[in-house]
Amino acid sequence: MSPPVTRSRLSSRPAAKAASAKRGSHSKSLAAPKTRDADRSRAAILDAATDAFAELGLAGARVDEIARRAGVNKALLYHYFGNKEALFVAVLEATYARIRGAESALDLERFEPAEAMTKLVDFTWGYFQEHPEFIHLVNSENLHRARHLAQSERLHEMHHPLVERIREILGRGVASGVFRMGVDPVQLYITIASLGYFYLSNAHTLGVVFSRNLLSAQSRGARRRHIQEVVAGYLRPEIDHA
Amino acid sequence: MSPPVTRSRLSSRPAAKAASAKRGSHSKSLAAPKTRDADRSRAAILDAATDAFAELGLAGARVDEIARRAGVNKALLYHYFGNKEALFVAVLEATYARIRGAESALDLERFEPAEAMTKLVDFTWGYFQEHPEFIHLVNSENLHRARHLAQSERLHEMHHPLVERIREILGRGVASGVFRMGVDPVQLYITIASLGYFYLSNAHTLGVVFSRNLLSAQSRGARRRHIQEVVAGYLRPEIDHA
Amino acid sequence: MSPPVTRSRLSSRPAAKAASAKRGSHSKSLAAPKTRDADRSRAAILDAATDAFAELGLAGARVDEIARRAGVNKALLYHYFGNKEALFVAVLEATYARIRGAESALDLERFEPAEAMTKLVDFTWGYFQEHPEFIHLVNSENLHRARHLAQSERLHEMHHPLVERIREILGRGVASGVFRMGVDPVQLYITIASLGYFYLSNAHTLGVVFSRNLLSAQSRGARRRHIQEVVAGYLRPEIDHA
Amino acid sequence: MSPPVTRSRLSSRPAAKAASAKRGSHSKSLAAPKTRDADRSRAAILDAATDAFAELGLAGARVDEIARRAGVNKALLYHYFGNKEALFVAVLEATYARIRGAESALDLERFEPAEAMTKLVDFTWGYFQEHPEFIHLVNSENLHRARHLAQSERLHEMHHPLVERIREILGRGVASGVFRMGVDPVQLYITIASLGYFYLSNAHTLGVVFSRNLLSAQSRGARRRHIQEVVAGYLRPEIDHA
DNA sequence: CATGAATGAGATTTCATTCAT
DNA sequence: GATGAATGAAATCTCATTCAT
Repeated sequence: MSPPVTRSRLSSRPAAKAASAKRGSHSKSLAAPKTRDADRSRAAILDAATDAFAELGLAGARVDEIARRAGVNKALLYHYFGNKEALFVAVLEATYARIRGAESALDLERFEPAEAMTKLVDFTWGYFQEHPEFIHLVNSENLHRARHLAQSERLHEMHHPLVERIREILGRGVASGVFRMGVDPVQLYITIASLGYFYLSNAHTLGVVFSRNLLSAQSRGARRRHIQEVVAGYLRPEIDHA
Repeated sequence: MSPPVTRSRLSSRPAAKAASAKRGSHSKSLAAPKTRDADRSRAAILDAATDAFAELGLAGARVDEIARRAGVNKALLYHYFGNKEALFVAVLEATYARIRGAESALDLERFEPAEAMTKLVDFTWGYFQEHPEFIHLVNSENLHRARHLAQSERLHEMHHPLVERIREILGRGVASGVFRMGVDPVQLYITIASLGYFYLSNAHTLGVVFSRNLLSAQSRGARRRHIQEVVAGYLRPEIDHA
Repeated sequence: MSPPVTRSRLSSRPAAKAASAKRGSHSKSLAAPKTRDADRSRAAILDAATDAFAELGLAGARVDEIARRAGVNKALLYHYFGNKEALFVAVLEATYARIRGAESALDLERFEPAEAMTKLVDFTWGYFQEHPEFIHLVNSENLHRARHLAQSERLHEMHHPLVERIREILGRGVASGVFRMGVDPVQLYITIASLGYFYLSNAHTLGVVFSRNLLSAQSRGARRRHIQEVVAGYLRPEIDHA
Repeated sequence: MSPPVTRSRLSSRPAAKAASAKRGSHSKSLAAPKTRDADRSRAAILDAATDAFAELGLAGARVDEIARRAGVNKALLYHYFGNKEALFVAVLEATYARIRGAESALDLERFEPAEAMTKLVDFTWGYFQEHPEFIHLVNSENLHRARHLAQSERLHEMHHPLVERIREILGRGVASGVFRMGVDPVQLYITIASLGYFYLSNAHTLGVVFSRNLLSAQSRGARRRHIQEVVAGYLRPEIDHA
């Protein structure tokens, strides 16, 4: 397993440009050649911006560099997105949409409560590992007190199903006696996220502080097991002293 | 209880001016406007820089503004610290020194294992709440992959005692049968930190995402209890199936 | 004849604006105020920089002033040249290219050895007089130990023909008995340059030291004759004592 | 023979500080301890300034660095010399005084004309080699059009004897038939200076331009011989066509 | 749709000089 | 005579953004 963080390429999203073979003198579809180019440019910009903002934050990223990486002119970037902050908002929305989409695909309802929970924990940890850009972008946005996220209206609806899904699993687990009672699903989700997110997000400082390489394959494996144990340990019902 | 994060004043560190009682009794004017006291100026700059970097990050903070807030000339800032990045390093060092100093003062050795652990969890949660600048600065530094922290040599030694203290508590707890065996102290500390740090650090985005005010006094109280439960739940020994 | 050194305008290079006839015949407005012509802007910057560096040296010249004189924004200057030093390198290269270009145009091969030498000496003296910016720039660069010139790769090839031309003249002169034998062409060129360059370069201090105006038309005429005599006197073959 | 130009130490003037053996707890002479310290500080500043201005020019040298090298406080430098330009003037005066002093010590009157001339040429070449700071400072001053030198009143009188000495040698040489007639002593002195000064002053650019190391011991020896030949060749009387 | 040219405002940093003791 | 602290002004350089085509 290779380390998930690489300098030159932070994200593992589907590359926007790879698909277009330098577009020959004629576009493939005669129906909508203009639109396809426009979409492609937009996507390329968004992609480059995601990388740049993740790497350097909102203040640190350079519009010049984003345009260069996207292979388009700066003016076009402004044409499509208005300004740097609006571009950042677009990047955030797309980023959240991706994680929630992947989560939905888990179909947790099909599994027993304990297994469903294990799967959720693994997915979350795995996603954070494979998507360092998610962590970096969310950190950046927190530095700005979620000022940009607050502008998005699609977000609430995006997250409602997640909470409901967890609530449902917890309910089934309590009913079958494998989970303790009274667990708040939001609280639990935050905890699940915490245990992986903080570790990865702060791996660099923690690594220096504790003189350990926290990103080696071995360290990450140990962390995965630890997280599963913490969640499972917490969810165990209290011992019955009858 | 008021929310701990305010825009104009992020930190609650001891004010720099107070610290300077070193000038002997023969200090001429009691209300000297132009300072001419190197220590005081240095401290004022460090203080202002801590606020600014915490609020806006390394890239976002402005040297001009830091000097203004410190009440000194920009040139003096450069005279003392060399450049913006070196100032950031100085801020980080001082910030870590403060939290580790406060931690040492807990004297956890005096308490029973369970109580010591509760105290450590409470301290950590409490410190993060009262010191949003710590969280923001560490986040910023992680954005830079701990590049600046790596330059500091005093850090390792600063953190060694922390790990040893936790290891000792765990050992006593296992011996007296109240803790499970085989817990890695570093892993556990990261978990304790995670549960509070992530919640506070990401309170803004999480608040938008889950449409909840996570920083209300009530929410924070609930989180405190949840964290204690998670840690305690995890540390509980396995049920004896005899 | 007016003194060749004037404060406001050191160079007599072909003005940048004149050079831009490249924009096709369909150039809309004849007196476009905002240029939008990259070549013209580049040339204007180079031109202004040549003046400024010649007048004040690398350290003394001001980027602000160069941009102002070129009629462009500072940012554009940085866009084209990167930084002040790189601009200085570009100025040096262009400056050497001009003198070597003018020299080539002499076609010394067409003349008898003695006449060719007289022409070369006159050209050199004349060029130094008419191009005080050459002297000033080269002096500046020597102050920097040719650090910038060493970065240029085009220089060697630029100077090879010069040496070969002198060697050829010397050869012919020895063959026809008008020049002494064993003269090193590089050594001779340095001497020819010395006699004029030093006089003009140091005219100000020498003028003060010897209480003479060395830049009057009369003084300059006298120096020209002196230089011709020195070179001719040196090249005379040894007296044959047969 | 060691190379005359070294980066760390440009001048070979008597070091100001070497003489003072760290000045023990008691100054040597009880009579004027204060004065001696003052002189020492002044000399140290002048010395450091000479190095700095020679290395970097007036604009390039830093007052901070001069004070540091002199081992004194910046304020003291200002106390003694007023400002940077005045310090530069003081450096120039001292520099010219040194070369004229050394020249006077030659006692050229004692020698036959041809030998006296050879000695003068050798001295000039030798002095320039051993005192690169002289060349650099004079170049800097020429960049400023002798603005500072013009402020010094002691200069004219300093140089009058030099011209008279050369005139006297020339006169004797013409009388004894070894020199040509009608040579202007000022013109000749400038030529003698040119041939060495330009070579050394421009050694860096010429070295790059001609791809030769002009500062090797061998190159410098060749130049010395060439200069003697040029001067001697020029001074030879015209061939008698009787 | 797309671009290269150009810019204004403001960022960090430098440096000669003065102040207070 | 000497110093460390402090500064104002100005330098180089950056960067988000707009213009003209």
